Amino acid sequence: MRAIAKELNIKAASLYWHFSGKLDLYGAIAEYLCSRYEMPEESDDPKDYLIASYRAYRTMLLSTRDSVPVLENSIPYTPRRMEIIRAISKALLKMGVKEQTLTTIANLLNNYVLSFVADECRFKNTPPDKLHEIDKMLCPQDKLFLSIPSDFDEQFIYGLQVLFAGLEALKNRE
Amino acid sequence: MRAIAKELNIKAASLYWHFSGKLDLYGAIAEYLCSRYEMPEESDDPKDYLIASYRAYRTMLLSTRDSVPVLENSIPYTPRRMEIIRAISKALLKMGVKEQTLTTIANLLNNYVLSFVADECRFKNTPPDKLHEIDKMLCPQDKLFLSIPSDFDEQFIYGLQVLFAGLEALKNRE
DNA sequence: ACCTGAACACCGTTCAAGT
DNA sequence: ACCTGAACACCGTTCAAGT
Repeated sequence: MRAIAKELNIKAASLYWHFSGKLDLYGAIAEYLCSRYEMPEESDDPKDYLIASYRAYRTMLLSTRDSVPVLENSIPYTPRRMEIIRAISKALLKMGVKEQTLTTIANLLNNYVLSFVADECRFKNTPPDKLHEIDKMLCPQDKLFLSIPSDFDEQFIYGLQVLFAGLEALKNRE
Repeated sequence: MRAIAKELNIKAASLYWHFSGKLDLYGAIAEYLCSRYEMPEESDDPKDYLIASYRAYRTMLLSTRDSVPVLENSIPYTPRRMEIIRAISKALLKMGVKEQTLTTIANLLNNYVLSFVADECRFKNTPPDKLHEIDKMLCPQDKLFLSIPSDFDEQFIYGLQVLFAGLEALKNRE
């Protein structure tokens, strides 16, 4: 609060006239971030639409420091965020996701992106000498299990493909 | 730190003789929690083994308050946690997961469980009157998109099934 | 309507000093 | 070897008082 206030050339106490508290401010920041992120154009294939959406979501998250905790700790019932939730939900239903599992699946996908970006940022913010130190510590066998992704874009898309392949497989199973 | 010290009838400053800092303490707690969680017995079917593992993981997480942030913010290079990572990784390889995507997939699954339990705890800790207030605020259409899971166990398993169906589908695709 | 200074109750952490 | 008191530099938040 003090840091944000400083940036605005006011005092932290003044922020409490505009926002009820830190989480309320988070909510406003999250809404702003979501208003800047471009939804892809409607597509006949809901899967293509969703994959494009989640790619844009990740790009938005990567564009702003600490966006993940802000999104994670804010309440999503703001206009722009609800718009996104509706668009995603409709596409999921169109893909064959059942109503009873809609929230679970939407949360799963949302959490995938947030967790992926959180891990990505954590890695990118780890100093190289620290990484080297860890590398020295691990035995050869374990290095395979804890290797660092070389291409985050590629790995992100691969994870998405796994998730959508799962949704399609369960749809066809009945 | 002060709260933990109080529980031990010492002062917070004393903890710094035993641990280098808060995250170091988190690491020790995480290792302890993981040592209490029983790995399922080896199975011929790696998928059964993995599903049993992640169910036990969730049970462990639910058994202790704030376990999710402790696991999320600690470094996993401790003996018991490495044991678990090795067992999970081996089962994933046996399932047909490729070496290049192993870390991505293992992280995806780990993040799924952590995020699911985090959401579950958030909901369970939301007072009923607050939930009712939100319910009143939403329009009927949106309620479908933001419904609360009635059975967390069932939804957790469903999410796992989606993930494993995706892994199997991508394996068969080549 | 909007901002401030001063305070409150909290953090994690350090360190000289104790035993 | 293990613990402590006192301090440091931080938090988010409140509120009477200013303009």
